[in-house]
Amino acid sequence: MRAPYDSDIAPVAALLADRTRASMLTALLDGRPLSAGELARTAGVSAATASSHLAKLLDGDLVTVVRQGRHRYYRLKGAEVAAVIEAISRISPDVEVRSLRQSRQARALQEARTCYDHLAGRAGSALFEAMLSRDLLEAVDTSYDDPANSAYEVTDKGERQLESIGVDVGAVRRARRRFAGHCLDWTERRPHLNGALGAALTARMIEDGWFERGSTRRALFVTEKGRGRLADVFGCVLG
Amino acid sequence: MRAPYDSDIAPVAALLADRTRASMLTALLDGRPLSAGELARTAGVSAATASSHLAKLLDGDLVTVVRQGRHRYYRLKGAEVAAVIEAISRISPDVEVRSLRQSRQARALQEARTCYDHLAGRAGSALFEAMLSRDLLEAVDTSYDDPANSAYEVTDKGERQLESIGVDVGAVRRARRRFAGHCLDWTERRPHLNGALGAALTARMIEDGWFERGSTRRALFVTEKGRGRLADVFGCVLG
DNA sequence: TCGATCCTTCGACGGTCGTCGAAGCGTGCC
DNA sequence: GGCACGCTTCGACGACCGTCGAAGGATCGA
Repeated sequence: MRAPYDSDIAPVAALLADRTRASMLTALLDGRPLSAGELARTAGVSAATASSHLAKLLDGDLVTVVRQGRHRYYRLKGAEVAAVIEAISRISPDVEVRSLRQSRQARALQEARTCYDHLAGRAGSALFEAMLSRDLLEAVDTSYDDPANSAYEVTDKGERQLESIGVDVGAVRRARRRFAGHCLDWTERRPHLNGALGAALTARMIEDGWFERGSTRRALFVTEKGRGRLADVFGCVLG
Repeated sequence: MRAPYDSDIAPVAALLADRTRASMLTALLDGRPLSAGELARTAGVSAATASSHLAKLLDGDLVTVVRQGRHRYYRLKGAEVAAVIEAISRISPDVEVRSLRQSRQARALQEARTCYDHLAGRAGSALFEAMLSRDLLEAVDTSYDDPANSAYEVTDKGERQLESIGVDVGAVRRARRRFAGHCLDWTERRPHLNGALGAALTARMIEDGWFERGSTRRALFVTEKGRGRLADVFGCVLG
């Protein structure tokens, strides 16, 4: 075991000590890989500046990168990095809120949001766990550490349940896309469902009024109907 | 509840981003209040420099200070601050070790060390907990949040046990000094026994060969005998 | 009252770092 | 092949920050 005596925390802290880098890192907290350009826009700096910062974060082992065509997608390096950000958040003053709306939206983003085209946030994690524990879904590939390779199948019971709310599982299966896997959300520290199934289920729930879209891109609000249906159909009770 | 989205971690991180300040903070991790001068020597800077850093740490709410005569004693502000330091330590590279000896000593300091004149470190916490759970010691004042006001009494059973290993509890009681309280160690996140009783017990254990003093001031090593006696007498088993 | 000790404030120096525009490199699209 | 796009590198500017010595304030002991 290693004690704090053994390590020099200053270099890592220095990486977090800049507003631009800090906002990039917090943007990565929900596990979604973001491109250098997206991170630059999020932080409000030029591409050149962003690139310099990302090089430092890479060098300091706080993020990883994968190249995909012209894009470079960055992610937090691991749960320990997320833990640091969260620990510091706990003793940091609230950010300047320009409007009450902004803080309400931040809170809403925690509750439910989209991750690309599927449900994330607390609701996403809760639903995913409920589906697993009720045997509506089962893991096929158990390489849990690499979300990119995760794979799930719908059980017979799950298929009946999904069809009952209007999800055409057969059609989802025929989609030219990964059927079902999971994303890991660093803030929730819990996974949520993605892939064609995650997208179809999410689309259906929004269509049926379980969730409503907020004013910012990824925000979702659980409706009263949604709260009830989630509990009834999936045994998923939101805090 | 507050999400990381809401706070700006950069200012706090900036406070940790300097080697001098970082070493001051880690020096405070074991809960012992240290004076500005001691912190300056620990960090290897002038008094002027240390003063400037401590002002910043105070302003950033990472430490608190109490004046005592000409001295100013600093402490970490709370467990959340300690948690941040430890979280960053976990992803920080080991400090340059000039010798193997140095790293062995750091490890040893974790296991057992003195805090002023009484036992601290893992052994100190474990012994304290064992004494409480075996009803050798009981809390008198339960204001757990303020260690300075904590107070304990020895039970009859405890007194017999202590006398059996050669601690003169009567003499300890007559000492012009607080009888027994606890210190909070941020690294252990657990308290250990201090006061006249803590000092007398520690002195007796060292005298009787349960512990041996290391080469640096506060280092203690548990001997084989000590390991056995701690288990036999106090039911205290060290990991 | 005087000197010693502990600590802070002040001022100045030097180094580090964040920022951007311009230019260069690689990739994908038509 | 040529253009558009995403990203990185380079160079330069400016600001911030850690450092110390010297001087000043506060406290204690004699």
